[in-house]
Amino acid sequence: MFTIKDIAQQAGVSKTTVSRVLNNSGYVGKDTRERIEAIIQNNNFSPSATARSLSKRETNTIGVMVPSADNRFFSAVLKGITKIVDKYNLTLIYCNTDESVAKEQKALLMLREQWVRGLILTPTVDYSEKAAARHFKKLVNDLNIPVVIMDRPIEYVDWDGVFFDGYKGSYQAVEALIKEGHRKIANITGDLNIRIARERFEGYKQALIDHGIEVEDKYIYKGNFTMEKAYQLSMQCLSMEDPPTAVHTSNNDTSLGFLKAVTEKGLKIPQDIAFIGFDALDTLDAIGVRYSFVDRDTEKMGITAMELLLERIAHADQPKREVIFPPILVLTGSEK
Amino acid sequence: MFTIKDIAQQAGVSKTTVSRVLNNSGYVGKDTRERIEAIIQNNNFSPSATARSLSKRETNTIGVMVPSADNRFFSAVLKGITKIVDKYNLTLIYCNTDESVAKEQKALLMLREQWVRGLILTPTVDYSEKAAARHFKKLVNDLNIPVVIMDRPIEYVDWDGVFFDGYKGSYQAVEALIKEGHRKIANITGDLNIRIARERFEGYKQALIDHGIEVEDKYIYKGNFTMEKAYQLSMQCLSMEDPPTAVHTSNNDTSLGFLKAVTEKGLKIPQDIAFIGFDALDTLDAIGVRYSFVDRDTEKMGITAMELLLERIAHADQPKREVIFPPILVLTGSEK
DNA sequence: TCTATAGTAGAAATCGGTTACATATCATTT
DNA sequence: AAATGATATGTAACCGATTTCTACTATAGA
Repeated sequence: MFTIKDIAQQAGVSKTTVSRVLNNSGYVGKDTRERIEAIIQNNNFSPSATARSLSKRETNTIGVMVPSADNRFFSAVLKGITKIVDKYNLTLIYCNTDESVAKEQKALLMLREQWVRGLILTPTVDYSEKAAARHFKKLVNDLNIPVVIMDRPIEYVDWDGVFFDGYKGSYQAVEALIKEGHRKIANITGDLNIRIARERFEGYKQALIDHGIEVEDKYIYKGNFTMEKAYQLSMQCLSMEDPPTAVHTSNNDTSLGFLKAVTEKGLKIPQDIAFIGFDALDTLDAIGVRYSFVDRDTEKMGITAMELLLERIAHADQPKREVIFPPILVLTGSEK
Repeated sequence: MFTIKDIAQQAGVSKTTVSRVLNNSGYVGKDTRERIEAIIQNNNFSPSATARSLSKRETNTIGVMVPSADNRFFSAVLKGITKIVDKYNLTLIYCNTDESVAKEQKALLMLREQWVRGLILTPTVDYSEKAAARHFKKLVNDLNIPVVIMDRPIEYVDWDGVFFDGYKGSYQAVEALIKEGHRKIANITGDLNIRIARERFEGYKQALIDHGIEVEDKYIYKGNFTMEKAYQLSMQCLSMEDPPTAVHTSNNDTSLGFLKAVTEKGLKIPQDIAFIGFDALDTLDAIGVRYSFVDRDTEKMGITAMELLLERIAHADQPKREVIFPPILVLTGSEK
């Protein structure tokens, strides 16, 4: 391995001087600098980040933990994150927890050993169970580094966070349906043990209540954010007596499940049933399928998370901050 | 920072012994081990990967460079990669080059400083330009570590690679159209300066030739893999005199562009025009849109790349290997 | 002429681990 | 009783950088 020691020898100077050239710090004579730079060039020298980190007791590495590598939401968030990482010449360590608590714990230990300077993470579940929550919080706090939570809030922690206002999203979606004259509006929910699912569900209910419409159990289909479950529930929903005239779903997968059921039933949107989904499904737009939905600026969420993180790294003592992204209701006609 | 030195002091032993406990190596007395383990527990000790790497002159880190963070293909590949990374307790450094040569170069330098043990990369372009190609190869070779190329081949290098047989994919797609009786078959290509685009285009032509059908320029639409361009070309294609009765596209975005044009023209697939695309478009399936296409096992491609990389790390001297994934023709009726 | 200071450079400690080598004890074998 | 090998532990060098001192020279200002 070619090190600054070798450079120093070849140039007839000390390691200190080479270090000064490398970091553009302190005084170095013009000719000395040039001599050293030439040697660096010729030998294709690249300083060791490992050695530097040890010496400085600090890395330039940021960790990111997502619960699902191939989910479009997190891909977009990741893209935003890489933009800022790139801008500040940081290194990004990527972990996919695959919605598994065990993998999440393993990843946290790894990130700790790696001395990451900060971490953006989306918890695998929302830890409604107390013991699990305590353990998770301890693990994260043990990292002793700035943390930004993404998308899935955790209660009673003082980490910064970037979230989405799902309550308002669903509220607005349902309100839009009501404005179109619908009163029998069904909701395919996510797992109501999870806070973001509850919030969206609350938005649905409150919109009905605020417009004087009774919240009826028969129009509430409690799912789990998966397409399969949403499909099953949607099939039931579309077959019931006194069916709804409009449906609202809770994320991209539930939207897909619903669309699948609609297709299978041979129904048309919005002629047979009105629909406002949740999350973008980009292919649909291209092929001219009307699909109204609650959108969010995912890439921006990633950018914001990184910005919060960097600011927190710079100012450890500033008060906790949460950025809550507003919903963007995209109406394309499926809500009529 | 709590280090093995502190542990050694508290336990009244040397750092060496602590290191032995940490690594489960050499002999350590039972009571000594327990004493040390207790101290580790109590103080929540976590060894520094940085220090270890420096001392061993080797990290457990793998680099991955993708040209587009939010492309579904690379998301799926990434998922496969994380599976193996996870299995072997490695650390993954993620770089998004965003199809930019400059970012790619920057990323390579960074990965070098980080001492990554191996690298999976998809080049930003295929470097048909000689000088750029030479520079890129030099940069990668300077890393002096195992490299696996993903999806976009580069000529005259001895890095391992994982590719997709796009020639056969397009060949089979066009052949399927011919079998349905089509003889006027158009092709929306990618950028023919890029090898994978050329290969697919060759597959299209050869299938026609092998079935005694003339390759006609008027049915060849040279695009650039983007949806926008494919859309424009498709609009032209659908408006021409003596239009084709079937179309084949070259990747996910060209497929989308074509579908958009079809929708805009108010045409129906396959009644008005037959179609076999390239790459999966998952939403379509859910909503019951018939979309036949050339598929590939993307996640498996990521897994294979990691496996090749690990084997290469273990056996630096083994001969160069390329794994070429076969196409999977998915026919759902749009080709009729 | 003397002193302050800017410019240039090196010696040596340090970061937190690993590792080659040395040493000591003890049980077993011959 | 001596030799051997397994077990247990320590010493000190080392990895490749950074950083704190220290020291020397040249020049400017008093």
